[in-house]
Amino acid sequence: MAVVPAPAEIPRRTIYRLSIYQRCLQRLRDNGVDTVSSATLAKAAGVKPTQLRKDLAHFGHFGVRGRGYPVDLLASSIGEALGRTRLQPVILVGVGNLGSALSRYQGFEKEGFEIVAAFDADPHRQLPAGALTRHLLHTDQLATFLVDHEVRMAILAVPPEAAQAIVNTLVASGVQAILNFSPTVLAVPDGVTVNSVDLAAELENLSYFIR
Amino acid sequence: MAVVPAPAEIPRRTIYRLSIYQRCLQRLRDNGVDTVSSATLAKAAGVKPTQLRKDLAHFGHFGVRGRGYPVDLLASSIGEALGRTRLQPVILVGVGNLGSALSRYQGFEKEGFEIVAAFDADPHRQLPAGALTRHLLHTDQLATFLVDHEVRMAILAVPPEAAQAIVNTLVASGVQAILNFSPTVLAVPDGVTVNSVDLAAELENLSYFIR
DNA sequence: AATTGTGAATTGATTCACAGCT
DNA sequence: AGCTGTGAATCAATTCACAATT
Repeated sequence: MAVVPAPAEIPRRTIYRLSIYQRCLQRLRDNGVDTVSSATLAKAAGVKPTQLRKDLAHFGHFGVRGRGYPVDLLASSIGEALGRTRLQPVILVGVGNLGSALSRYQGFEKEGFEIVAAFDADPHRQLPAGALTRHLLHTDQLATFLVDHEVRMAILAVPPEAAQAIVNTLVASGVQAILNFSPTVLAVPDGVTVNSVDLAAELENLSYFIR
Repeated sequence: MAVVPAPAEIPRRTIYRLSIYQRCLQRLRDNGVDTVSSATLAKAAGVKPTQLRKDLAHFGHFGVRGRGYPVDLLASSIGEALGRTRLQPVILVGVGNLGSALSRYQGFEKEGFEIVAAFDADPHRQLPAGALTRHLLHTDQLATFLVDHEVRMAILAVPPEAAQAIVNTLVASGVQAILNFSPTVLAVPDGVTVNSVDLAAELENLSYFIR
């Protein structure tokens, strides 16, 4: 019986926080800081120092006791853990109100994603000025495009009624991760991950906290 | 020693799911359904039936054993638990790329929120066609407006550098809940709730799951 | 002296299993 | 017979406390 090599199962919450640490580290690096303690970084990221250390412990030891973490090394190690070593191509489906804004959102590019094409069911739709991609195609072309370009990620900003059908096409064409802005529950097979951002639910949820 | 009256402390995760149940119930109601079992509603909401029942149990019993939940009653009870009994005024700060899209987002209105005004630091900024509010003011006027109109909620879509300063003004003027789209950690006093939606982090987080 | 890395303790959320209604 | 409501059990995440290291 062989020893299991290490499942490297990092909890989803941790993964999410890693992106946030990453951004803080970038800022530190820009400011010429080269070592940071868990206390300082945790404060910047809005978490407790122990949590930061536990999170990092999931995939290695990068700290120097008595000293702290080398900013550069830590940033690149997190990048690696997240699989963000190279530019990642993404498509955008749905160029309505929200989709148009997303097509121009600089934050994606800054974190290493490239929107390689946008799709819409309406052939009269146009990309807004300042969109980060030039390519606007009809949703009919989704499957062909995805297979040709080996895209693994999609951003979905279509009306809720249309969402599941699009998702089925995406999944059938090899997409493995979907960032979903339609307020619907999507069914996907194992091996495909969906992150849903439900804007109205976020606001509704907040309204509970005003007394 | 008196008995504690009941803290009615509903966990944040539950609150979030309530909004989702709410939407499913609305759809059921539109389809003329008047009773629904926890199994059916849970499926629609993408959770396990026990979880749905536990969630509801936090604030009352609405079900009829052997039968299910009356759709109408349940919807209005959840609405009440969330504090969504009347139209809730909200302001939008930041009318850039993302802010413009949010100013036209129909989903907020549909769930009972009204964007009563938008603010921007740039006096040349214009509201996009189709914006759900007519009022665009300079951020200088934030404090006065908030106090005059007793607004408790704000949507924040400004550049990260500007975010904390705006938040300080919002809090000082009585805002108790903030939906934040700036990729920054915001400091707020107790009694103020922040929900952050970090679009780039959502995408980055997803990229871990493509193998 | 300072700060990491981590087993143990705690807290919190989810799921199970079944008693209790209708 | 069917389905809710819930205490008990399980599972997961967070925090504590401290030994280990530079």
